[in-house]
Amino acid sequence: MTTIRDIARLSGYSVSTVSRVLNQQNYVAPATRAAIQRVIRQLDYAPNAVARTLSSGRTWNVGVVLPHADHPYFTQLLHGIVRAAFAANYHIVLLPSKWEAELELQYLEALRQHAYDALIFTSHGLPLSRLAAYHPAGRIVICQNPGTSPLPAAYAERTATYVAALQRLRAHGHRRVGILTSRPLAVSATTQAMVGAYEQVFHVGLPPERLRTGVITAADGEQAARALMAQAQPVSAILSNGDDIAVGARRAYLAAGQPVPELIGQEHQLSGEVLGLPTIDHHFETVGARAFGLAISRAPQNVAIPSELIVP
Amino acid sequence: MTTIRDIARLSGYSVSTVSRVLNQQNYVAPATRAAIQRVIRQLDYAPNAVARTLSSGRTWNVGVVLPHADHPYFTQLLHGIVRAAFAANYHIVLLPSKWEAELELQYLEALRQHAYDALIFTSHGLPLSRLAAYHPAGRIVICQNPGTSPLPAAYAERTATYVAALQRLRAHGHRRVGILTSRPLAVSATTQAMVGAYEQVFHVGLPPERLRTGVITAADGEQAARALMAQAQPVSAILSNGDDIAVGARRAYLAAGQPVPELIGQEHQLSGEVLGLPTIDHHFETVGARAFGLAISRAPQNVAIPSELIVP
DNA sequence: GTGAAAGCGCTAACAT
DNA sequence: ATGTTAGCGCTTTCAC
Repeated sequence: MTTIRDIARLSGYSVSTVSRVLNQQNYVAPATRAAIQRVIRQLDYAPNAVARTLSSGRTWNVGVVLPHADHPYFTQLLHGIVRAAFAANYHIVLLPSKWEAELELQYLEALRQHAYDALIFTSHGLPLSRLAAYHPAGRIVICQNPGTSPLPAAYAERTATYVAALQRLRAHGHRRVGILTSRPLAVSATTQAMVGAYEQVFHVGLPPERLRTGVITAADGEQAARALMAQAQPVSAILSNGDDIAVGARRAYLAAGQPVPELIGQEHQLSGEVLGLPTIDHHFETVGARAFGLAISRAPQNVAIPSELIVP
Repeated sequence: MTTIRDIARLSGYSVSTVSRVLNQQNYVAPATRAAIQRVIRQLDYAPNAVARTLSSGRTWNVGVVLPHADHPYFTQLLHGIVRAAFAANYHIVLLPSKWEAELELQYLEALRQHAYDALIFTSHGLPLSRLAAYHPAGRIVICQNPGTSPLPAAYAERTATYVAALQRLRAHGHRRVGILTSRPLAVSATTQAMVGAYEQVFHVGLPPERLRTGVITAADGEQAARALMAQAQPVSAILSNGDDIAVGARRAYLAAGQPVPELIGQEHQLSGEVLGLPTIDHHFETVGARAFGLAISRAPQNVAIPSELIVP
């Protein structure tokens, strides 16, 4: 392995002059620069990136914690983050978490160890207070309403749109609405927003059996739909956490020869568009880009991006 | 910032003993270990990851070069890569390229600078020979048939399946088939495989106007379909590089009140399943996982994963 | 078991 | 304009 010292020795100049050449700095005579660059080319030398990072103290890396990548929430968010990171000359490191506390802690430790300049949690299993405890160690951005937590956050403002979606269903005469969501009420702000909106619109609590959680893929949607069909009080409409999932649910009803409930999807996916489903677009790309912006800024700021109900 | 030396000083032991404690090594008296760990906790000390990397020489990072992320080829490949990387305790760094030579070179330089242990090109604009020139500097894996290039490669073996798909169309009586693809014939091995399969099945070259390139999104598919409709010899079937794209094309025909050509999609997407479209599944997740395996192994090996024609 | 010291390869302050 | 040198924070021989 050839180092900066080799270049110095062979060119007859000092390491600092070589370093200046490497970093395009001034105060190097053109002839010197040329001579050094010749040696660099001769030895096929490349400065070690890790050593540079150690000396300079900045990694230009931002870690993005992702529970999984099977949902447009995460993929769109990630795209937004990557786009913004690219523009700012940062690199994105993917950190799969499956919502496991142990993994999340591992990533937080890595932040403490300066493996990343910042961490973005697209979602998290640990309570916000646990995350916030690591905030002094490095910048941590979350992608949901931070509530009273001091963490910087960029997130979709969903409640108003959920209310609008459910009001639409109510206006169409529906009284028994099912809700499909990916994570349990207790841990998910999104689920809480949906259920909260339900209560706001229908003035009663959502019966627990009409909330189907753990629904992530279209196949999950089918299964959830079968569970809803099997109930004594079948639903006449479904608010689903994804167009793909709504399409899965639809398939289950069709397969069972049952009338398909009125569906409202989310994420503005092609599958829903094909069927003319109303959907909710949360503009996650924008949310991601803003989250990245927060990750490399200093101000403890919050950014809420309003969601949008799209009716074909 | 507290360093290993602080811990050494405050605990009364040397840095090397502290280092041994940090790295869970033997030959440390239990009492010593306990004492040191107490100080570590007291000072809230976290060893610097970059310094460790510099000392040890391995980054545990693998860079993944992605032209964009709007196509299932890339997202599925990436998922497979991430899954395998996670299992092997590596991290994935996202490197957006847009097929730009300058960016690709920048990433290759970063490899030379030991910013990554290896680089995976999910696709590339530079000629393979340019990539191969960097191979001595670090492991480079490509995701297409390497031909005579010495680079390790994991890729989908597509030709046989394209032949099968086109034979199906031919058997259905189609003689004028359009092909939608994302990149020009000259630069894309995939496009070449599709066109080559066409020649193999129809025993004539594909008329250039029936090859529509630059088609990436469903909207592109619509536009390409309109171009095909406008031609003197309209096509009666389309082989599309994606179910979503096929769906876009279908929409254009419907909007124009034209009969929809027989469609074959790719990527096994939900949008196609909804419409009962035949599709080609290239098993890109598997390809990605295998590509990662090659990235951290030593043997210069090639892995071809056969594609699969799926008819509902 | 523990410690001293020499790296790892670079940057940057300071000197000339 | 160029050189000397002290870090950056850790790991890893090699002594003892």
